[in-house]
Amino acid sequence: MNTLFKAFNDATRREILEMLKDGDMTAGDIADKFNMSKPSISHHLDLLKQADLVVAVKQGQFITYSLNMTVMDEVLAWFVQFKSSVKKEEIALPKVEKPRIRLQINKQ
Amino acid sequence: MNTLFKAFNDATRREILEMLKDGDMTAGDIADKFNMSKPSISHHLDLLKQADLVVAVKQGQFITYSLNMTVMDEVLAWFVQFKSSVKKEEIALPKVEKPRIRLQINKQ
DNA sequence: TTTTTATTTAGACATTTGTCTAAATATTTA
DNA sequence: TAAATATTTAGACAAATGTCTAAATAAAAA
Repeated sequence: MNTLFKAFNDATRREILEMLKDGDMTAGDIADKFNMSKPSISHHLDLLKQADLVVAVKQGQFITYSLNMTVMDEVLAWFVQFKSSVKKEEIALPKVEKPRIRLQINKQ
Repeated sequence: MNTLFKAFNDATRREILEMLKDGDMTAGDIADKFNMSKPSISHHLDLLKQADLVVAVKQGQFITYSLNMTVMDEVLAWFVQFKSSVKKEEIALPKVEKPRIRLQINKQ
């Protein structure tokens, strides 16, 4: 989980993931979309790869990156599990004194 | 989203969230569960508060922290939305040549 | 009122992170 | 084989982060 949350903790990396939703891209194509050096993007891709969020496939001199939805599902499961295991607090109702006089309305 | 993912990107903070699932706790009680100074825990609580993941209520000299599930739901929605907007790739079927000779089996 | 208790704020410091340029590697083209 | 192209690796550096101790704040107890 640590590596996963680390991967998500950067706007550039989240943008890369969003881009890959529309289809696979080469490292160069990804880098072209950012105002950032290629080595920097390469580093971000490496972190996404370490987190198993993307898969890299070398095709000749190009490297194509694609989403790995399996791991995305794991993160989702983490949050669902978290939610479901939250214990609902007993609502502490304000203590109200018993009325000494009971109003009683009788049907006619 | 940035502040949220930042909040999740630390094991101590995630542990604090897990602890609060079982019920509200004071800052001191939380700190006692960790092998870490109170100011450090206080800082983590501050980041969780900034991300709106927890709510702090002062009661006398104590401060009680509790989960804010609303924001947790937002993160969950982010992932659900992400998943649902992934375009399924057309599976590139390998190109197979048309057979020059068609095998034909006739029913008797 | 003084002391104790609960918590945060301030500031220092080491580690991690994100970015860059230069160089290395690997593949394709001339 | 030499040059061009795609990408990564190495190493430097500034900024962000997590941790600590000491001091400040605020409420409760003596």
